[in-house]
Amino acid sequence: MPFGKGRCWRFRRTQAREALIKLLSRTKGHLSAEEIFWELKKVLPGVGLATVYRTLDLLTEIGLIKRYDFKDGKARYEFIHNDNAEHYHLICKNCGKIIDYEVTLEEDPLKDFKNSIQKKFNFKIESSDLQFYGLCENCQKLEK
Amino acid sequence: MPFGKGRCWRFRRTQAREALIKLLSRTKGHLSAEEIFWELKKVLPGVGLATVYRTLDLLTEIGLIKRYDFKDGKARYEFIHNDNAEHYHLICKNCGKIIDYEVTLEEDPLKDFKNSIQKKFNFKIESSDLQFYGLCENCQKLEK
DNA sequence: TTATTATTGATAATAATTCTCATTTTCATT
DNA sequence: AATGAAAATGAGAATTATTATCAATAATAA
Ligand SMILES: [Mn+2]
Ligand SMILES: [Mn+2]
Ligand SMILES: [Zn+2]
Ligand SMILES: [Zn+2]
Repeated sequence: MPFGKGRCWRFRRTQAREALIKLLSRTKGHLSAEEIFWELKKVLPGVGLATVYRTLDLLTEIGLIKRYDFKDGKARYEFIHNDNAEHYHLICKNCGKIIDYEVTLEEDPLKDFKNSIQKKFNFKIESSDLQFYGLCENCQKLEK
Repeated sequence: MPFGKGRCWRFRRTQAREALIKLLSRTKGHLSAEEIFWELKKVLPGVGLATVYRTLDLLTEIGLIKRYDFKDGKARYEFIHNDNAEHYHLICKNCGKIIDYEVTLEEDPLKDFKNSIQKKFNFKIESSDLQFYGLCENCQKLEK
């Protein structure tokens, strides 16, 4: 599924790349490079951390995955399952829980805002990055 | 202005803190910790980098300044001049130019979106973080 | 199969940030 | 103004995520 059969990429189809794509495409959640490294080792024991970083860069560049910064000091990665959607995050400052919120491009709540910006500043938006920080349902209760 | 006269803080009024607040409150732009360090040295030659980091953390916590991540590997800081506004950024991927876009809370384009999230996920938003990446006016021309 | 060359793993290097600790400042109290 | 307790500081070491280096290996086209 990730890359089918036969030649279809401008890059070599290596074990590390295939295993990493498979891993991330099946992962729910937002893993760091090192977490991915240890998971990958289970199926490809000889893999090196540098290769993980390199592959993550590559997959990010070609748009198969996305890199996020949730302000915990390390980058986190997520497979892009739906190319036609925007993907936002709610991050609980208390317990670290991350809630995904995905919407189709058509019903993107930021659509109008983005359009107005493109006009107002003559700025061509290529990607946007939105996180909400706060308290999840559970942690709100514990606050009392 | 930063802190008036007399006791008004739960922290000590030190030279470093006063100088750093003054510096940031007069700075247009988004300086990194090290840039702030060198600027600060001009007026307080003995200051240490660790103190700059510590003070930036403190001022961020108490809400006098805000820390941003523009994906260039270092945190950047900005004085909060208007407490009643949202402050967004457009970042040019080509030349690095950063455009500020500030709106009052009332006319915040994300207001409805935020409200819907608070309801839908029962998530209490404390802060939000939105950046747009793309091409500024100039760099769009150069692309051709 | 072979030649070419991209990719890899190990490890050293980098760089932003944090930590440690002895010394200095601040500030409430004399 | 002098004192003392605690907070804050500066210097530099330590930490940690990420990059760079380079000889060895694996993927591809011929
Ligand atoms: Mn997600
Ligand atoms: Mn700004
Ligand atoms: Zn929570
Ligand atoms: Zn530009």
